Amino acid sequence: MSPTLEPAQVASPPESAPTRGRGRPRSAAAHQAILDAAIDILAESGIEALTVEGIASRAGVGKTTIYRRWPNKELLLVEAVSNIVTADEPLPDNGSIREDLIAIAQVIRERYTRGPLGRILPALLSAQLRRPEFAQIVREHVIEPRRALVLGIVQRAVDRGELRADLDPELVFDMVTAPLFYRSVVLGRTPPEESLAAMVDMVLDSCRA
Amino acid sequence: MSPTLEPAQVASPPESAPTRGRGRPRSAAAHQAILDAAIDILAESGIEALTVEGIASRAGVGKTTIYRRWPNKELLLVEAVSNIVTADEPLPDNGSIREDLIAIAQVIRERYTRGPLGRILPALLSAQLRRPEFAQIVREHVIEPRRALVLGIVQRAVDRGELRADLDPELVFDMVTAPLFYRSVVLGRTPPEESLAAMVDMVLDSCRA
DNA sequence: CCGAAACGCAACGTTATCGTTTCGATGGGT
DNA sequence: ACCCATCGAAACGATAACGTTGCGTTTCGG
Repeated sequence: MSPTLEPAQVASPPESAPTRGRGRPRSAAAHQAILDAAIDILAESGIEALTVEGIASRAGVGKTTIYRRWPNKELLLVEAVSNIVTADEPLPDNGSIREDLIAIAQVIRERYTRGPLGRILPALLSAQLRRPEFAQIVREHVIEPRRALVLGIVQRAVDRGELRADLDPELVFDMVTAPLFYRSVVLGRTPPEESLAAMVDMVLDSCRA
Repeated sequence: MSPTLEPAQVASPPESAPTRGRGRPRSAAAHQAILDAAIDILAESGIEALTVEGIASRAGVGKTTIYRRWPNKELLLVEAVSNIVTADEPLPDNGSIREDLIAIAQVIRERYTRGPLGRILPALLSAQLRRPEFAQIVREHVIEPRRALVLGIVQRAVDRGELRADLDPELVFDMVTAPLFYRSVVLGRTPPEESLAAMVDMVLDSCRA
């Protein structure tokens, strides 16, 4: 069922023949408006309220335009989420592990409390038990980038002799990021500036060379 | 609409007149089976799959029996969740802050990974942004009991002179419980025994007198 | 033992969402 | 200038869940 006539490729970006279109090209603005509307509804009203008709209405788009691009709601959501969480941060380098970790903590705090990420994360976590594609998105776009950042600056601090060489980088990563997640997403509070330094200091106290 | 005729009290337990019934009493077994079925479905298939008909079917109960007790799905879920997360733990007392914190960490780890709590928590977090009643359940039944435990043993350790008197108990609480939540629920892994001690030790390193 | 209330079951009408289809209009390619 | 695919809008049938009602049965209390 659902013959998907001929085109309806899986994803959106032109796959093999980007210049082969002869008629009216698909509107990139509509594409982005659809993804944005999906994220907005998910963040504001939860996954129960996320309907195709609601997305179309909010994006100022016909349902046809959505179904021409994605075969179902789930794949649309996968692309919408992937689209929002891809924001690569540069590796901070202040010459001190303490300053670097605080900088990263500020970035993470910002991402959880400013944009929609903090509000949609619980829904993604709840879905990832049953949907491997969502688990991969969370891993690939949320966890891994931060892990790379923290592990990078920890390694640099070890090389400088600032930190013990035998400490567990994974443990440092979890101890720095978990309380941020907990306070921002679980408790729904924005951790104040000073608390970031306090958390970092507590972790560092047992890591110094 | 939905006049709620006369009874249909808000909650389930007999409120004012427990002995006023004249006909057949409501089945306590059915009541519990309904709550259990709701939790099971929520943990296994997510909040999207949580339907009244599904709950009735799984509980071996007619829909009528459900609607006679709760006016709608949300209030049923509120009671089901409150029902599952009420398990008071005794305050551990091993004479050492380290042993006590590890004991608490083991209890928390158990609750997240053994029962359904870890699987339904993301759904509750997602809902608590829009439903104050769920926010209160999470606060009252999940966060507060653990906070009381940790704050209690920290205070005792301070009194013993084992820990610095000027440390922030809230920070200790967050630093101990957040990584457990993160690894169990977010990453979906069961933290191994040794990692609990490592996490506790990292926190304690900056707290000792 | 009699009656009242709760029980499981099945069917009901209502509403909402899905995914599809049709329609006339639009606008970028060639 | 002419295509022609895409556009937004609207309606479609199908499916599913909601919440209600009636029915015959079961189970207690008085």
